Amino acid sequence: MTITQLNYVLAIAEHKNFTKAAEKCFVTQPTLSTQIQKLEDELDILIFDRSKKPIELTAIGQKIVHQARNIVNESDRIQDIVDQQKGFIGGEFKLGIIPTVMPTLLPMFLKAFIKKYPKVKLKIEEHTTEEIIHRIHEGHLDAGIAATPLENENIKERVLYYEPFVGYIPSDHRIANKKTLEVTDLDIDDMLLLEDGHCFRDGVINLCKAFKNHVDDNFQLESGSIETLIKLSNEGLGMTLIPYLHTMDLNDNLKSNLRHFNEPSPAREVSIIYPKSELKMQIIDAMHTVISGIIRGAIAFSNVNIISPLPK
Amino acid sequence: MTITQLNYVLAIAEHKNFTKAAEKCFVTQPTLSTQIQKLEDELDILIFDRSKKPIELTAIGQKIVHQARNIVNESDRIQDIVDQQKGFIGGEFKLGIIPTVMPTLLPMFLKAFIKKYPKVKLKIEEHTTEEIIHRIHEGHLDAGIAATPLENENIKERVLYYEPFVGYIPSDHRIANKKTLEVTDLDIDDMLLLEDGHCFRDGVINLCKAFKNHVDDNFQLESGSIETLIKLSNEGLGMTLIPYLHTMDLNDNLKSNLRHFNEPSPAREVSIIYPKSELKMQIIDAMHTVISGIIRGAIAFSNVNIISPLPK
DNA sequence: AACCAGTATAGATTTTATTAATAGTTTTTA
DNA sequence: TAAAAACTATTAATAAAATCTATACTGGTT
Repeated sequence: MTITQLNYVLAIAEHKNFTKAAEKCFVTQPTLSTQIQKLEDELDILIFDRSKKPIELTAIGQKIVHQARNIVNESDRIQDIVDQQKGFIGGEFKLGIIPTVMPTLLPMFLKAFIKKYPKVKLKIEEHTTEEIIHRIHEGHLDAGIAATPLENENIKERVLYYEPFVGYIPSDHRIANKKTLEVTDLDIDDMLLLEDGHCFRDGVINLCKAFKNHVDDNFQLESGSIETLIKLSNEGLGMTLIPYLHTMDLNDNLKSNLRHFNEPSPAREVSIIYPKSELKMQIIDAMHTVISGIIRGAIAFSNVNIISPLPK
Repeated sequence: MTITQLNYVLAIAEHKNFTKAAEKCFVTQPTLSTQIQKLEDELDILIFDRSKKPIELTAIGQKIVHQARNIVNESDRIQDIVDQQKGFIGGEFKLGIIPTVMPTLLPMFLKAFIKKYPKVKLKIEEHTTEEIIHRIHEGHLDAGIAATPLENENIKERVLYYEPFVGYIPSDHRIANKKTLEVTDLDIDDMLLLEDGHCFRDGVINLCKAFKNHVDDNFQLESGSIETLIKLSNEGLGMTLIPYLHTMDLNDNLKSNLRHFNEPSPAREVSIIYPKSELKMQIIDAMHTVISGIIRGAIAFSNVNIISPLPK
């Protein structure tokens, strides 16, 4: 049994296809066929059920894949230990970011980060919080940026910043004449929300629930991006809430519809999250430093009320 | 980096000598030299400081050895997973046993066990409960036999038997004329105990505390083995308590000094303990069956009062 | 029946691991 | 302090393995 063979097993388990897995591993398909056969012979079991199309894992194959992932992850950590010792900050780093953070945070820190750490090959993917956690677990992501706290025992969190919610209230709305908002001004029933799966949606629902015992689940409308929310709001479909960093990109017309909350403003906690194994910890440290340094100039609220991003 | 190379690293780290490590690995010394050099080149670090005699680990070498041990342990588990799936009962099995159980239990079950499961290579080590838990955690032991309940969230327990405490009271002792004992007859201040670290000591202390609010910590004497306790007791230094199985080995002279408790007799719970991962579960099952079958013939008490083995 | 999307197999080639023999060091012994 | 002993490193040959190209096979589709 070799680490290489285990990597092949993982690639095939992921792609359910020898040919595609071979490409990902930068070898030919016969190499995978023979190496998997060797491993199966050595253990005297079948890992894959080739009679199914696409290929499936056998019962024991699933257990072996799980253990193989452990072994491969632990092996990767050797290089990490060496990098840490040398103070080297580089190598591939796969980061997942939630959709409501991506468009505002990424342009702010990306340039500074790759300039400061040119040897890090950043691969950034947009995913929901749930997907990020899952991919961190599977070893497909090294870290993620998401709203916290997550209360997940296998994930560590390091707070990057607190981002207040800002109300967007079109001029014909019932509370358009208020200069500042109270949480109690909110009514979930005339509020536009992101579609299911976005934690920002769950955060807003939690906020409304905090002072209203019952909240119906029949919201007026749901959208996939905050830009759309604003447009829909302008069409008179209700008010909405926007994370603070998004408000900075609005043109002056739209900005006049913004209403800040009185302190303590409701806010979300945005953190870099990573597996307990603390793999690539130097890069995570570096990213934390760069991002929180940049944000410190952009967000200056001292007194916030953190809203949980978890549903229910 | 290969698993083989990591095994070589571990062997050299253990023996501090390439030549001896090579023998243990069943290869020649140049094989180790070249493979270690390859690994060191690949990582671009030195694992061993060859200028010292005997050879020493570098600072980073120590970290790498630690991680290598993880990887090798995790790799070995692949075979365990396969064995488990096949219901195969065999392979190496490392069992820790506490000192107060070792001399009585081991002779009773060892012969029967190796006869029934000849393919299991048993390696038995004597350790305190604390050491057993630690070694199970580190992967150095597959299971242990200790007094329970341990209330350790990472350890599972399976009760083997309940072993009553029996009083050993020399003829000149103040309660020597009693035919049977009550718990209230005990006085921690004239009782001989095992030295610190033995859970049997903590069990007895708990028993005495159960009906006496305060117990001083200045006991008269402490010893490392139950045989010594009996001899000291005969010298007039106090009474003592002995686990039931130990009483069966005493000669008739000494047996006359034994006093059983009235039911429910205080007793310790002896269990096989193992990690939550449930590795080598087939062997643990087998051992549980053999031991509890054998003990059923030796201990026939129905009504016992279980004493916790935990200190304080 | 021909085709397609896969995986398996064969034989050649390259790479890697291992060995025996021996050189080079450092420490121990006489 | 010279000789011996105890180690590790190096070299060159050999054995073992991983990988490649080319192609055969297999089970579904058209």
